[in-house]
Amino acid sequence: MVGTLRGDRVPARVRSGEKVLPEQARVHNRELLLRMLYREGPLSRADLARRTGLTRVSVSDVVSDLLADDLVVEVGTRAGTRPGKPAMMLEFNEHAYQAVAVDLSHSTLYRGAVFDLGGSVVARRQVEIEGSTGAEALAKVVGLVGALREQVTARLLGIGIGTPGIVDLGGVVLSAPNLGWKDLDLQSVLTERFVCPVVVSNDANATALAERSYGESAADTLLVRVGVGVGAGLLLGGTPVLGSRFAAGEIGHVVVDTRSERACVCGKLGCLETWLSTRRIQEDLSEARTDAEHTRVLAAAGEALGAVLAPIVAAINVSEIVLSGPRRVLEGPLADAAMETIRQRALTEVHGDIVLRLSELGDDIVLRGATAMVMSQQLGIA
Amino acid sequence: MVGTLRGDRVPARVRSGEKVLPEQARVHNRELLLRMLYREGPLSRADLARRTGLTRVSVSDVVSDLLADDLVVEVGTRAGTRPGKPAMMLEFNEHAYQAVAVDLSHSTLYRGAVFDLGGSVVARRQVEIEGSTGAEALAKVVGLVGALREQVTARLLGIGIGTPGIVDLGGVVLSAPNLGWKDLDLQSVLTERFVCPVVVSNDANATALAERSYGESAADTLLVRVGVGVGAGLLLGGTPVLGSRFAAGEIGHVVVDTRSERACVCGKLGCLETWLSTRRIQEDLSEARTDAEHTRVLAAAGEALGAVLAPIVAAINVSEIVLSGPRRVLEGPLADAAMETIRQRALTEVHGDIVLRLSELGDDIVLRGATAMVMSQQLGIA
DNA sequence: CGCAGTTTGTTAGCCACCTGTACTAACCGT
DNA sequence: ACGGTTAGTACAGGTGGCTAACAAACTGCG
Repeated sequence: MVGTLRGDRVPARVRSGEKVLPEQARVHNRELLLRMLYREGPLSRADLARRTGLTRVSVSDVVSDLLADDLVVEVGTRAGTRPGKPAMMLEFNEHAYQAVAVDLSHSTLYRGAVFDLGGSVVARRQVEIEGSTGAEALAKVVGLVGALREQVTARLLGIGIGTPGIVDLGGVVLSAPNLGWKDLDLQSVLTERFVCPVVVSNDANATALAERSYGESAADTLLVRVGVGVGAGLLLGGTPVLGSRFAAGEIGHVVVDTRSERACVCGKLGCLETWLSTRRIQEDLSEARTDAEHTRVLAAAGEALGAVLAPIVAAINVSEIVLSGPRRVLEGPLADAAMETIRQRALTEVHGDIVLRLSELGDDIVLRGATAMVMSQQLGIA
Repeated sequence: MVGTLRGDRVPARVRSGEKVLPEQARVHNRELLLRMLYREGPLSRADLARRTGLTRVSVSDVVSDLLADDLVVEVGTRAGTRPGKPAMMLEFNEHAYQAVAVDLSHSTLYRGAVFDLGGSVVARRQVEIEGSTGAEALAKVVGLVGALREQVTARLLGIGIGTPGIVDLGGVVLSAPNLGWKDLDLQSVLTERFVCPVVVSNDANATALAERSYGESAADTLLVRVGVGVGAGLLLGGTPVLGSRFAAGEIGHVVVDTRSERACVCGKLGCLETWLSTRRIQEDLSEARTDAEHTRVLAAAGEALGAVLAPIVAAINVSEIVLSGPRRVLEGPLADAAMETIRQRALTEVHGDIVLRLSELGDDIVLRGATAMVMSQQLGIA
């Protein structure tokens, strides 16, 4: 059972450089109302009209569509007592649709889950990678999605995949060395196999979107994901920045210190990843004898990160930096050193208060991001 | 005579988070057609219909509006011979409107000009700064705009100001140390005085827009402006990035080398500007005795620039970097060293071919950018 | 020359979408 | 009971784009 959302009658969103029809105004307004209900809790039609500037008539019309699609439910009249006809409150319906989310960013297993639209987990599945790459890896991913597909207990909104590597707008994985993929049209493969909307995106971008949707993150946010490698996801005005070659956020192999002798897998010396990948940090920590040495290792990693982030923060003037990854490693000396380095290297008076914090979303962050991607694409809820 | 563009009947463009009316579809389509005519030369109504996907009927309707506004003119039937009724060619009318542009980024004078919409200079005026700041500087700017206003020989599309410092979306100069301005609502001052649309923007952003409009620059471009200080203008998808505190592009005071002892006016050591401002470069060059030393000074400046740009290039994956400033200084060793440093410090295989080039637009680049800003805001031509 | 084929641009009728006005429904306080 | 207030819904009207159909003006061919 695939969710149809009033059939395929809903027109696509506007892409820049293309014509706009009045129909697309409707799509926009529909998304506007739905987003408002999603984020700002129960509201009446009249509330929506006041907030959007649309007339109550128009709101009623759009809402009747949303009710027909089960995306919104009436939850009784407003509590409390005040003059006038009691308002019928509307609520975003978290249960009518579900999304399948998959996270390919781990080193030993592919994780997946079915989420409802409120972000609750309906089911989980995972599969061991066991060193498989290329077609074998693809088969495992398809198998995982299939297994999750069977656990869906409502209409299926879509499938979201967060993968390491470089992914274009059409869901083609241009390059993912860890998975052994190159120019793999993952979106088409899954769309054809499961006949439903599929969104494929870089894991860091998915993570950034998760922070925006489920966390407290600002519209302009830089998210740094520390794991096997280091990747960043950048949101400007709430929208992911992909870059001209879809490689935005690939900061792991920026050289921090040309005088460094730390060798990187990419062949250069002194890349950010030589300080900041979990593996290298573990190695460095295992050599640390004292607490002071321990702290120094983490601070050095933080300094390296700060050195890379400072010019970025200055150039795009983001107000918030979020770190995602193993909390034990990132928390404390590493985050502190990163922030301190950014302060020392960028002009904070000009760029305003910069907040650097750790993500609170835990291990499911990429899965949540993948869900957010599906919701963003299908419902305009970002 | 202020151009009215069908009176004030034209609705504002869509801001995110707001309702959309069918009227705005019209605005969008109107801008789409105008942009196409502006950039891709003479086209017939049927050509426009084919390219946009709109029907010939709709195109005719919109075009009749554009003709009424004098923004488009019919320039006779298509040359050459082919079957069917000869097409009436339409051309963007460069002469019906003019824009006033002002450049406040120089150290000794304020420059201004009147441009027609084809980018030709109708008149020039300038005023010596003579050390004036604050209210005095503002008076000079108002005087300059007034003098230019009198030179306008067609309908006035608007006034564009490119200024150093930090400018918010509403044209308030939040901070411009060189001019002695703080929280100055320059847009309101000029709108009230001259009763026409006014756009105020950072000079580097204006420059980036000029490169995009008049130069050959890509939709994702990082423009670096070297002058009294160093500032950058960033375009993503053709749209300027302002940042959460409107301070995007303020990279002059990013610390390049913490071990440096080069003192900066900002109080820190080793800022990019200590290598790359024109003043510091001149000082360093005057101490250089041999050609080799000369080259080394320029290369050091280029390396400093490259070190700052590398993380930025990696993070947002821009394909093009444009340098604007004194050609004698930037060309050759400096640009070469910058590019080489970026290559060494960022993973070019992943980020694709990065082009670094010098701007070809000369001294008028900020003025042209200011004109482009006005055209972008009033006509949707970016 | 005449006629078919092609392309352009316009006219006429239709549907989608939002608006303004006016209405009913349902509550409050006096 | 009655005015005042708020919520939601009919109904007519305007705008914007679409399809269908047509007139105008050209080429090419018999």
